[in-house]
Order: sequence, then structure tokens, then C-alpha cells
Amino acid sequence: MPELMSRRRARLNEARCQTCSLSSLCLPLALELDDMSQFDAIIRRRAPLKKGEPLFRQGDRFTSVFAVRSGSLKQLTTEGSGTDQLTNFYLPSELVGLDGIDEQHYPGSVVALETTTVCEIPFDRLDLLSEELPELRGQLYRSMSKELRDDRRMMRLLSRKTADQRLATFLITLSERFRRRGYSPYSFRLSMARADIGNYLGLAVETVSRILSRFQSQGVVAVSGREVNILDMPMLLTLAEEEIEDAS
Amino acid sequence: MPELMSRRRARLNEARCQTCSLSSLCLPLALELDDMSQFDAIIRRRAPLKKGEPLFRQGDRFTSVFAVRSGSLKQLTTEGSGTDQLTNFYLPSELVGLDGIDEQHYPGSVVALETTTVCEIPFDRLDLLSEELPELRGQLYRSMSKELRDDRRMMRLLSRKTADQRLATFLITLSERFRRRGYSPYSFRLSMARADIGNYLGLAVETVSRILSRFQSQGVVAVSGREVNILDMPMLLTLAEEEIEDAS
DNA sequence: CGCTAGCTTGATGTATCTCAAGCTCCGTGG
DNA sequence: CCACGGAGCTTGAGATACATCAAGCTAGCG
Repeated sequence: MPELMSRRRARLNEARCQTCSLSSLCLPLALELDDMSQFDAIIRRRAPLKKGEPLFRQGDRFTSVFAVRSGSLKQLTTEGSGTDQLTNFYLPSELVGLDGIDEQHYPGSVVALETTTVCEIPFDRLDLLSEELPELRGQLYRSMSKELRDDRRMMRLLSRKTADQRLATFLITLSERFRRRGYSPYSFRLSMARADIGNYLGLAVETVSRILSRFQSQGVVAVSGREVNILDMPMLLTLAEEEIEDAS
Repeated sequence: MPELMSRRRARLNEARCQTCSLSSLCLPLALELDDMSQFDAIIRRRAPLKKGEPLFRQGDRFTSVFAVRSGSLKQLTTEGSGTDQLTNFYLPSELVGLDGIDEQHYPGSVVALETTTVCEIPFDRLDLLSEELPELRGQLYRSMSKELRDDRRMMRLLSRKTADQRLATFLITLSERFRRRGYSPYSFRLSMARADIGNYLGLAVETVSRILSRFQSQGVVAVSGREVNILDMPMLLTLAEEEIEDAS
């Protein structure tokens, strides 16, 4: 079965960091080719996750961090009897699970929003390798530091911004993340449900829906189901920072 | 002036990690004595900060992280023309500035809430030393990871909890932090103003004041200015997670 | 001992939640 | 291929938690 062989080979090849299209965004971005193969050697490939399937669950023993290869995921934490809190969405090249290092357990579940593939990076191996490769260590520090900064932004959003500003900020942030990954920043598909967006932004689903409708009627975006087109980015940017006085 | 000499010696001695009372909580907690002196050697002592004095300002070039030795600080980020957002309070043994690694600039100002001393740890030296000392590296990863986890909790608080729950959670968290540092978990002094608490918790000052008054009239705490006594910790814990139906 | 920043308390306003109902679209099975 | 079912989404009306505005109070500092 030579065809199967070559297909398998192709898949493995695609799965190597050296040829991965995300290499300029992902953890090994700062590595020389030699070092990258060292890094590549510790990575475990995983079968793709189906929509709704968990990568790991809250409380699972922490063993690895994961780099998203394709698809997207959401992170959920449950506390007490309460409802879930959605604390993050993860897109390709982003690192999942860093908040589990400290207590050796994942503090939240991470679930695929669509068919998703990840690279598993056993943390003990990563730590050892980071001893030898200063660039890798630096990148790991930077990844965590960036996540800290993003968290602070999120806190600001949750404690000071109006619902309109939250939605606008959310769309801009997504747009920017798509742009960095080589996709259109103006036209994309949301992989998450409205309920997820609401949960993430600290808003009721109804509020999310209403505001998206209003943005649409204002000609800022065109939304059809989960397809989003940003029509007036400057306006969206304005909406994200300051409430516009109704000038009608 | 032998007296001055010995006082200076005493101060320097006090300032060494090996004899620091925080060593079991601080960054070098996992180090052997030999390794600790290596770590100690890269630390820069700083003159104490007075109340209101900034340790660094938003946008300053990132050079060091800081371990709080005594006192306390708050972290503020300003965005656009908007008001400040208070994103963190720092107590002794906690590490300040980790969110600056990524962009090589501090993303927020950090200001002393009272007379405060810190240990400055130049990050490039720390990074190099973390190559040699796996325990130090691990502790650094854990510190950042813990901060990520705390941030997620804060997001949950900001997006799902009522004002009562926020205040109760705030008091419990402070209490716990004092307890870990060997102080009374039931009786302590707030180093921050009501306005800071409100800013941090996403509430108006008036709301903070009102709720503290109510907690007091319910016999849960006794508050006098910035002195806090927790009278009914179980009740406070209950208040923090679920709204109590008024059983009058 | 007075001044001012910080704090408290009251009255009113409003952004967003909650409850309720209908709609739409996607996947599934006939 | 179409019809059905149901999850996900939208829209409306009413309720509410908290913000805002407005005063007076208190205490720590010069």
C-alpha cells in the first residue's frame, strides 16, 4: 500500500516543527534548525479532537502543555456548585495549560470548539530542554508573560467596559489574531457559540445577541450566524474605547 | 561610629536571603544554601519606597523583577484617556513585574501603598542563573503559573460575582495571604484605600463602603477605618460563594 | 487646631439581567 | 431529498443590582 505510506509520511512531515506553517508564531520560533529538531523530538502528536471533546479536564494531573496546531478551544473553570466561567479561547500556535504548572493539576477544562489538532509537549522534557536552549527558555517566559498581560487587559474589560465596548474589543482582538495568522482580519468565522462569548465577556447571551444586531444595523459589521464581516474597522475601534454619544 | 557600622551590618544581614524571614515563601524557597548565596549575589537592595512612590511606571523599560520584602504595592494600568485599572496588590514575598518580560516594558505602574522595601532581581542575571539552577527555574515557572491561576479567579470574580461576593472574597483572600505570612488571619490592617478596593473589584467606592457597613451590621466583620476584624469566617465564606437568601 | 482627603449614607437613574416567547438553521433519520 | 426536531439565536418587556449624584462626616496630617 504505497499510497497509504506516503500519505502517512506526508502527515508526519506536516507535523514536524521544521515544516510547520506556524513555526514563526509558536514556541520554537526563536530556535535554530538544529535546536528545533531537539525540540521536535520531545513533542507527541495527538489524534485530532472532535468538536466538544476535552483536551483535558479540570483537576487532571498536569503533565504537558499543548500548542494548538489547527482549530480552536475554550478553557472553562467550575467553582463550587456554580456555573462555568470561560476564561480563554485558544487559536493555532497558542500555548494551553501553562496555568497548571504551579499546582500540578489543570485548573480548568479545555474543550475543542471544532475539529482541533494539538502538539503535546511533556513539561518535564520541556523544562530540561529549556536548560540547554536559552532561546526556548526565553520564549517560554515570554509566552507566560504575554498571557499575564492579556489577563490584565481582560480584567480591565470586565471591570470597566460597557457591553458595547466589550463586544467591540472582542471582535477587534479576534480580528487581530486572525491577521497575525495570515487570515483575513475583516472576514472570519466564529468557532464559539453566542453563549460562549457571553460567558467569556461577562454578559448574558441576550445582550451579546442584541449588541451584535445593533452593530449590524449601524453598519459596523455584517453578521450572519457565525460568519462575521467587519465593515467599518475605525468605527469598531472607536466603539471599543469610548462610548459614542448618540449623535442622531 | 561603631554603632552606625553595626546597624548597617545588621541591615545588610537582614537583607540577605539566607537570613530573610520570607525565604520559605519567596523565589529562592527551593534552593540549597550554596545555591541561595549565588541567587543572593545577583540581588540589588533598594532604598525603601515611601507611600505613593512608584517602584516603576507604565512603559518603563523592563530590566528586573522585584520581590516584596515588606510593605505592599498596587499595580495600575492606564489605557487611552481612560481611568486607571488596578490589577493587583502585592504583599511580602510576592514577585512584581513578571508581565513585563514579553514586551520589555512594564505594562503598568506599581506604586507603594505604605513604606515598602523590595529586592531588585535583574532579569537577565536571573535567567542565566535559572539555567544552572533547575530549582530556581521551576520556582519561576511556578510563580508565573500561580499568577495566571489567580488571574483566572479574578476574571471569574469580575464577571460572575455580585458586589457582596466580591467583597467577601477579597477579605478572605487577604486573610489567607496574611495567614500564610504568619500574621493573624482574623485581624489586620488594610493598606489600600476604599477607592483602591473598588477599582480592583470593579465596584464604585460607595458600594464598597455600603457593603462593608452592612457586613459589619450583620456581625460578620468589624471595620474601623482600615482596621478589619473578621468575626464570623464561616459566614464570610458562605457570602463569598453564594448569595444568602434573606432569612429574616 | 484646622484642613482636606478619604469615607459614609441617602436618593435617584440606568445598563444589563432575567423571564418569556418565537424564530432559524443545521443535522438526522425516514 | 425532504421533513422533523432541537439547539442555538433573536427580540421584547419588566425587574434589579449597582452606578451616579449629592451631602455631610471623620480623622489623620501639617
